[in-house]
Amino acid sequence: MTTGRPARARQLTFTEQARRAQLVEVTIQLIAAHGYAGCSLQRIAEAAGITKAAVIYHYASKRAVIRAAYDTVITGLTEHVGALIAQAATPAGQVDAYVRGLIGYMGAHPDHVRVIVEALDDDHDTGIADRPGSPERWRPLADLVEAAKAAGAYRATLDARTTAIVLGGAIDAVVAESLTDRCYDLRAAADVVVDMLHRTALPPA
Amino acid sequence: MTTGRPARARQLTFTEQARRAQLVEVTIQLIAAHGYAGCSLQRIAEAAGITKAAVIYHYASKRAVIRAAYDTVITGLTEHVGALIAQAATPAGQVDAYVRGLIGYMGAHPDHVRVIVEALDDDHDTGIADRPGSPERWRPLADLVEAAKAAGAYRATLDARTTAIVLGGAIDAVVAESLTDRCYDLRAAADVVVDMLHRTALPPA
DNA sequence: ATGAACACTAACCGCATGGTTAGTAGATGT
DNA sequence: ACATCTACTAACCATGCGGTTAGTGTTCAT
Repeated sequence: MTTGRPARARQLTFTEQARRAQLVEVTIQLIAAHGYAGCSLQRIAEAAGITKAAVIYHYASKRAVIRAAYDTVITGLTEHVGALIAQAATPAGQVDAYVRGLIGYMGAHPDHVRVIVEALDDDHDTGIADRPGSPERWRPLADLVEAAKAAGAYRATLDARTTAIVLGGAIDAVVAESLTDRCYDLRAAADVVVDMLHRTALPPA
Repeated sequence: MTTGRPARARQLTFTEQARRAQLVEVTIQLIAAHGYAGCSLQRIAEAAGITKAAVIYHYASKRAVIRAAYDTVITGLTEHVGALIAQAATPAGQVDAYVRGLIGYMGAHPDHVRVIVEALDDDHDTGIADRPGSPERWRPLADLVEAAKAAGAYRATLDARTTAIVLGGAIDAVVAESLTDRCYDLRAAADVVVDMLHRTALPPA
């Protein structure tokens, strides 16, 4: 609960930037390997080749380090998915892009997966708190689904919220599977999920 | 590492049975409320109104307590789902029963949900290990899907494994949602999931 | 040459953890 | 009556935790 170095603004040294980036990196690796629970200050420090005190010199607390790692991951994810959605021409295409974007990103950055999924319920002592996680993480997708419905691309009887929740769960599940079985074909799985979406959402023809 | 009381067989005292049942009960509550991480020996003890040493008198280790709690939950779940599946007439009906059974049980026993889902990745230090969890939890459902395919109830192009994984993820997601929003209509969600299954799995007509 | 800022280390603090040990009150069997 | 077993408690132990403190070597502007 003390300094933590540049409490406000103050542009960072080159060294500081490098260290922070390194700490974020090793923290992501650590969480990927041992989960949030197994990610102690000690371990972060020795993974970076410095002491605990040095870590706390750069970040005010362990929570701050983890927070930084989490933010890095989330930023990467949202940018990737956002870009894909922006490219989509139709509302229904945006939903597809969301699904493929999420699965694609997770497949490409397996280390980031655990950081995200474990943040959804572990929190409490890691203190992420502001996360878009738990309560309404289905919101963005549900909005996309709603838009596609409004555009007449989906049948009117479709429940946007539950569809979004189910889709989200399906995405998590295939990604998790690819984590335990590196041979699992994520691209094919994404096709299956999108196909399922089309079969259930599109109007009878 | 030491005794832990009746290491082998030895029928249990009435008192012992009652205590063990109580310990399992409070442990489930504790995990539901604070997760595996927040479930210390101390907390278990004081929730049961005894000392740490008394807990260890009944169970060899904290791991053993958690293990017992986990086993209790899993047993309840499998029995419930198993009974429903046994009642189903057709292979496709068994798949529906599995889906509705899981969602129904989780909805009826919200305290048990966290015990199960958090066991899937938290493990490591709780030492559940033998759990049917991570690697192939989709197996049973995939077998059911495969059987329905073989019976001609599902289209031949359906990928049983990915279908099972996606279905499992969808189930987890709607159950998780009902945990954060107690007003969420789980029965309706189960209908949506089953409907989605039918639309994607059944042959064109 | 001097003083300040930077980037760190070694040692320490208090606390919570899982688990052990010695002892004990009460029931039960002989 | 005495011994045994049951079901516990109070006190303790080592370990690992997040975090603090005092000090140190290096760099750099003046």
